[in-house]
Amino acid sequence: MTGSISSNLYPFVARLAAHSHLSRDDQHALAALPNRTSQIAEKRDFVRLGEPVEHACFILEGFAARFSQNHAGLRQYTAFHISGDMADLHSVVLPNPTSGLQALTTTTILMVPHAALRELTRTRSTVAEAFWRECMIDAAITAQWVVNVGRRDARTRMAHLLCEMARRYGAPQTAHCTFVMPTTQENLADATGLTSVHVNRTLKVLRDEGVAAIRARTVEIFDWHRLQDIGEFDDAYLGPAPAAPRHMPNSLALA
Amino acid sequence: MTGSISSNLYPFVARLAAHSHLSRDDQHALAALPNRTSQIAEKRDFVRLGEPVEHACFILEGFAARFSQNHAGLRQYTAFHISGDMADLHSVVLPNPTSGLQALTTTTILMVPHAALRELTRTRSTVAEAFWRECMIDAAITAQWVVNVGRRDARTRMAHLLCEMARRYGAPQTAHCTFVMPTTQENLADATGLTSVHVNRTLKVLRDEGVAAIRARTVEIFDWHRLQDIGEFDDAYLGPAPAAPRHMPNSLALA
DNA sequence: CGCGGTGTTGATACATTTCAAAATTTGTGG
DNA sequence: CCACAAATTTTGAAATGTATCAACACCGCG
Repeated sequence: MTGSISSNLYPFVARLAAHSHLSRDDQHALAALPNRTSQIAEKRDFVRLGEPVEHACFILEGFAARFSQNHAGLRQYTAFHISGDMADLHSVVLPNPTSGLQALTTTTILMVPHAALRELTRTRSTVAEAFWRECMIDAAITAQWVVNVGRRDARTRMAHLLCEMARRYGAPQTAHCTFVMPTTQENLADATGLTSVHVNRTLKVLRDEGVAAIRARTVEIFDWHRLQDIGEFDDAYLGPAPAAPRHMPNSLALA
Repeated sequence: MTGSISSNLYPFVARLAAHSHLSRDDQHALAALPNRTSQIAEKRDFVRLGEPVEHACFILEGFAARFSQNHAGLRQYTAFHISGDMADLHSVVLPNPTSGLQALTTTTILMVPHAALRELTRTRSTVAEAFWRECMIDAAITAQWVVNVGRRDARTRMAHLLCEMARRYGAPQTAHCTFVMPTTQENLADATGLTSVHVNRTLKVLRDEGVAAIRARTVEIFDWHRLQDIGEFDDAYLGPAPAAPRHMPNSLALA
């Protein structure tokens, strides 16, 4: 691909460009951001409460969860983050974490210095706006999680979560689809505010109904329409679906 | 007050300045933002799903709630908003609402055109950053609501909510304190994911324990320390407490 | 004075939790 | 490639927190 740029930042530039208009110039400035990658072992927290950070963590590969916990030590996840998510972008404006970030599988993160990000936002208002917008989409998802946990029963909750993750993973929204999601039932419990035992029973119901099943870290949706129905799922809050999620868009290629 | 400026925007400039460093120049630019006020009647929705907006709504006076609803029509609030909150600031970057905004009492809002706000963020990166930061504090609160609804029992949930609102209202964090919060028990139910009947019983428990009571739209906290304890409340996520919440800070006075 | 919205209380039903044990899968070192 | 240990999933029975349904009390307000 003659003239195209290559950078660790690429998936994140693509993500931003999917939601905000960015000039080629903006995109190159983003792709040129200093960064280093880091491997996080399964189950390790890589952002901790009370430990201010000076770089933002993006998820290059793997699966992470944002979490808080109650006094009894029970965790409640407030977000799942997958490849391409700028999980920690908001730390640019709030460097003091109010929730932690944990790798649920071995995860490769990209660490980008706040200083460089802030320099970009200072000089490029369009980039600043794109960052802000990206964070607000995350916030919209969090708000949906409140609804999910607050006003839906276990079956509906699970269905909604599966729908959300299917959409975010870019799984084809066809009647039948499949995607890899490396969560344990305990992780799903911490995301839905249920116990892992009840997650198990709930999954069994969905499986027995022939709607969806999880086997070997793979979600298989047998009947997308019905799952969507059960989960009361409307994907509007997720923003526009990525057109070609895993490939380099033309806008980044230098003609 | 010779030389000081006066503007409907004032409380919001103060709020922003409490969390972000803004030059006097920035503050004046903010205060000069075009705006018009509007009275919203009790129970009216003033931001509705599927109706794109081109101005942001700030709460000048009154009480509002952000909400979504499940398929059965049950509402779940995802935020309460009080005087001084820029309830809708994020609409600048996401003009298509994914949740609604409802006035719970007669509420006076300030409507500020997106165009003007965007013009400010284009020319003043410090203001853009302040807006972004403000939105992220709201998002941190939403994340806490997920934890509240997901991993705490009714009594703990109510206690946490009362603590949060006390702090946000700027009620003195002394053993005994009082603040006006015009919510019905049904509103509290929609915020905590409980039924109004159970909210009633839960409040009775807190009352009988001598911890807190609500009478005539006034929250009375008898034992702040114990309420904080019960609610597992740590106010870090709310950002720095406003120093002198309801008065004009020196930084806005023109020497 | 009566009426609608709100708060209160009781009885019962039910979804989810808790506790416990067994089955299964996954990972690891020999 | 097997054997074993650890983690995860599965299932059952009993306990419990919250919802549901229903009636009544209260209060502000026209």
